[in-house]
Amino acid sequence: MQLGIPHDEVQAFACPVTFTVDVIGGKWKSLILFHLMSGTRRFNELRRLMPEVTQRMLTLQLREMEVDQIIHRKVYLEVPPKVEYSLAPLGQTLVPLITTMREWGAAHEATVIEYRKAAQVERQAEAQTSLERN
Amino acid sequence: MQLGIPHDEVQAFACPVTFTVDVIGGKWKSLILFHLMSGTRRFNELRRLMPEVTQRMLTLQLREMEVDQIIHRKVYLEVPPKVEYSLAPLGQTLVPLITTMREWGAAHEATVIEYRKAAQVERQAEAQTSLERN
DNA sequence: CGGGATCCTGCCAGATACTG
DNA sequence: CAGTATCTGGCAGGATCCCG
Repeated sequence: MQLGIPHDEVQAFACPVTFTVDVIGGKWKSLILFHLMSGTRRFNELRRLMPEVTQRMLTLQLREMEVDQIIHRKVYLEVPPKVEYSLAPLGQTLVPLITTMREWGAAHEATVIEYRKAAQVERQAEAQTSLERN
Repeated sequence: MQLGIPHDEVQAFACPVTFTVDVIGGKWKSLILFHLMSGTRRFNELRRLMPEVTQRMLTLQLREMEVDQIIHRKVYLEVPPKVEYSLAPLGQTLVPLITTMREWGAAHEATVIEYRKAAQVERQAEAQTSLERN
């Protein structure tokens, strides 16, 4: 596999870390995976679990993960339509990763939020003094 | 902390997983962290390790991680200038996560690439038949 | 050497409306 | 119910030039 010059649309990746980011780094993917870890979910069920995600974005991210066979999409041919999403075998292998991410976030969220606020205050003070100089 | 309606620019997050993505989900952040895991790096050293990243993007992502105190930035007041980046204590806590990501990528990259190629071929075939119908 | 400042562009995400 | 289709604006990210 040649690096840097993919011969078609399917990319080559210079580093495994980059590749993993490409697979689960989508804005909502890991959150979707998290919700699928506790069981099969229907489309609107996922919408209710993630109200901030628009329908369109949810669909797109689900499609990408379906292509990567991270998740499985089962369509029931009935009226009204019914579609169930679940973790595919490859998706199961991501469970430890998602779990680690969740634990890290829970443990450090408050701290980082404080860091960000501090940096924000600093920037404002800086803007103030540069105003006073003029 | 109110959800959904942050009272200033510093966001609140509905879920720890989402938050973690926000911290390390930047396009290059986890790759930068990976390179800092093996030791302190200078700016141009990082550029050489990641030629695909533009200077601007490298700077921006480093700044964000500095604000979050994931990494530490040490400036030497000398000519020519010298800046060293290293993992801050909070960044150290991310090492297991990055390692897991790297291992997952290494183990499954080839498989997923194949899945993507297959899906691509499928889409092309589909486009072909829909052409033939007209 | 290690950036900052600017300008520019594409594509991504949101909103809305429609459908099998 | 579980999606597509279309338009649209914003901003992520590239290219380029400048600077201490």
